[in-house]
Amino acid sequence: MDKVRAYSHYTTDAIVLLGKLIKLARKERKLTEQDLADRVGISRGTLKSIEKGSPTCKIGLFFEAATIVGVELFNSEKMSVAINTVSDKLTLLPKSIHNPKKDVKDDF
Amino acid sequence: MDKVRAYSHYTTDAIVLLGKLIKLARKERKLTEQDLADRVGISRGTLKSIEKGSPTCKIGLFFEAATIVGVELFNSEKMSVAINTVSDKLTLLPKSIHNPKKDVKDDF
DNA sequence: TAGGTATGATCAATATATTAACCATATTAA
DNA sequence: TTAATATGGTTAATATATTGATCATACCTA
Repeated sequence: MDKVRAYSHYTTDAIVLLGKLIKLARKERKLTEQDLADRVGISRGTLKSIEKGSPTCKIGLFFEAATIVGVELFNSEKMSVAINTVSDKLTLLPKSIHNPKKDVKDDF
Repeated sequence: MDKVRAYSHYTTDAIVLLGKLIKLARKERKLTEQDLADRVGISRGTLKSIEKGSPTCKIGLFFEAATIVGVELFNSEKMSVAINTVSDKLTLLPKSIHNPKKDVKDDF
């Protein structure tokens, strides 16, 4: 009953890259898999999935592992400003989106 | 029963920012929550968790939603090169890390 | 305005990620 | 070399994310 999910090539590559960056940074810091897993607070098996680039792992665990070994996805100094900027932009947009009807049935 | 997990401030902010970027891009493209959820192949509830910045969602779903609305975390053109570069660096490092001491240097 | 939608929220049922415990092999340091 | 340890791979049991359904409210647009 495995639900087969299709990920885009970009998504797959991005996660694989992130996993490899984590693995590389871990080794450069001379941490074993168990060392890093302990610091993140996860099992070694989950860390292996992360470093392998599994798309089914929780994003929080991915990012936490990355953070601990020093891999940054966003500029840490600009982040809180960015959050506010995006929040401001959101308030300027309509709260709900109303699309014109798309699926028009054939006449019968 | 609930395992309380501690996420760093950076991790929390990074995921919240990513969620907001997705929400903003979705609205700019005039897609409803249901529209985007359908395209990603997930429920509306899960998409709401993503846009809210929940660290417990699968990273694959996060990235796929981001990709569909045009939010890029890595430069898509440089990504395959980056994967190879990192892979090459990994082969140059020791395959396993042996820690002589428990005191590991973390300078970050 | 009014009518049709989008959003926000909750909940039980289900799907599945995560864990811990193994084992085998490979690798490093002494 | 040899001993100690890291890595790679399984497995069943458990924890929890995801779903779909439902309801209420807010919102856009004709």
